[in-house]
Amino acid sequence: MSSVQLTAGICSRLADTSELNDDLLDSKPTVQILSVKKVGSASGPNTNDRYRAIVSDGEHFFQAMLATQLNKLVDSGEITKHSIVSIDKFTCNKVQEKRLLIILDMHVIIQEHDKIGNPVNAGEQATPAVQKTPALGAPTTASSSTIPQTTTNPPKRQGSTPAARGKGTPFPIEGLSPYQNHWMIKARVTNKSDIKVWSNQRGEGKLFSVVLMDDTGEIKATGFNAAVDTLYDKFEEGKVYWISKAKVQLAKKQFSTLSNEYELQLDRSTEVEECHDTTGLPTIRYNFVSLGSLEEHPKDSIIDVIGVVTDIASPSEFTNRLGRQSVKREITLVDRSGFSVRCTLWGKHAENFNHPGNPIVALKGVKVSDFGGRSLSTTGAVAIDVDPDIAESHALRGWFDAGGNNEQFKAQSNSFGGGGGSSTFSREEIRSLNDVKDSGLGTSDKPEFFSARATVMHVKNDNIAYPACPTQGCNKKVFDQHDGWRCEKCDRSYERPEYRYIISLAVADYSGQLWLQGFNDLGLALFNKPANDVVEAKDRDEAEFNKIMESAIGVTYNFTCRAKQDTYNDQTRVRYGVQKIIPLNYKEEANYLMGLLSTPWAQ
DNA sequence: CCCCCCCC
Repeated sequence: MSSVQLTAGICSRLADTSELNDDLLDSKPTVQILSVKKVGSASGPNTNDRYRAIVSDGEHFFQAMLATQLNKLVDSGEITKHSIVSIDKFTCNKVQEKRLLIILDMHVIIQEHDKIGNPVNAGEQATPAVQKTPALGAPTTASSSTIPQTTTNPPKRQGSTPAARGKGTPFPIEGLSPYQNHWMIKARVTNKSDIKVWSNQRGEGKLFSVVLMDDTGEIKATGFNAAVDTLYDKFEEGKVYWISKAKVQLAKKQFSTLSNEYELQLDRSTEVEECHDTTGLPTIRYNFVSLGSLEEHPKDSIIDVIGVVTDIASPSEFTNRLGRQSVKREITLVDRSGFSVRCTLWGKHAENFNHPGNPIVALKGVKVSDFGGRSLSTTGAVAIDVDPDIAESHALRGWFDAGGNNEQFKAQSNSFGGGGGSSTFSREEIRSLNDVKDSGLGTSDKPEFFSARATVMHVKNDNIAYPACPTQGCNKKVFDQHDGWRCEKCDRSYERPEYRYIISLAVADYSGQLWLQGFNDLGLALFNKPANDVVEAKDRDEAEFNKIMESAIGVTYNFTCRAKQDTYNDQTRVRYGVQKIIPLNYKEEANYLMGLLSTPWAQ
């Protein structure tokens, strides 16, 4: 059928209990997948699945776990039963003198193939199985009827401190489970929380947590009270440590977004020692998602993104509904998909994000929000890396500096918030204005969105701006009280207001005309100056004001609009709001038309 | 044992 050659004897070699050597680890064996199966877990729907596989060299088979970043190969159907694969990177987890293969990277050589040979279990061949039943009902990562579920053989003791024993092979994080008591991991801290103090009816205390990562996986470690005193200062974000003697327990999923069924509890006896030899430890392992594909990721899912920062807002303080003070800061990211997205940073990440220019930022573990279409929000366990030294980062830098910075980005997050899913401009879905009216768009309960290309015909000039609260983000109308302008929301007065646009404009395309409503962003796009300037001109010089108004007329834009029915004075009508106004980029438009000419129906 | 990640 084909000339593929499985790596002879590899399963026996893996099952052998002698030390792993570099030759073996670098060998990139070719094997056949005999089966691949999701390992169930006890916790709810937010569970992070993991796959167990049986691999074969044609003569023997062997148990393997796939690192979670390989899940997509299985989910997409790329890897299936009997696929022939190359294992590009792996490690082994020694369990009671038997090994469990942990596949860190692999690729498909032949997706569909007949079963090769009649392999027998390499593990059984190598040593007699020592079966030990796990506690009833206890979920385990690597548990199955065929993998012996055992306690780990303790690493050979060469000394009493982790550093002295550090020369041995570290235990892989992926293999940690409550059944393993004697292990020592070598891990990088990718996130360290602030110290949190709590007080509730059951008592009070303090805690902190770190996220630990090696090249097999990541795990959260939490320390309470006394452990905060002994360990908090010891951990530093980005550094690598030998860690042992922490308790492995079931992860409390409500406090964690990591893909690990377990977490560590740090206590008095936990040993932590910084490790300066960081060989083999990746900085952070990412699974980047394109900003253009955010719509495909449901609200509240956790993803990794990388992008160029095009805007960094000032940090702002706010009080949440529980009365707790917090700091947030919004940054805007763009990537080569041509999309932009807004990301909210919280707490110390918000305070510390001071990077001038257009840095590249890699975010591991951000939460997808549906605010304003799609936006992002950091979680407690996020890892933020500015200008990381990784391939994706350099590629983005090159693209951005070579002209990407001049692109017009499609916004995943519109400026007005509350939008539905389709608030991004789509050239393919431009509707004619008459069609929008005739089709009754927006006459249902919920708002409907559409894209349009239209020319400004008229801007109502009688009430173009209102005096607003100058506090960033307030925007509330303020009232002249002679000794100042009062904001009810902020409960204070200001010397002068900040005018903000409130716009009503008529636009037309080939089919007809439509009245659109919009606010400050729309006015800024139309007049290229803040509302204060326009109000000032109107008071000072009517002719200049008229000139400003006229300057907006006759210009064509791409729009994203929101059609929504409302009732005012007993009259129900559909109002059309401008979600986004995009100046035409003629090069882009021409390229699009050129593309159309090469489609089959244009031929 | 013990934490609740927020806003527009």
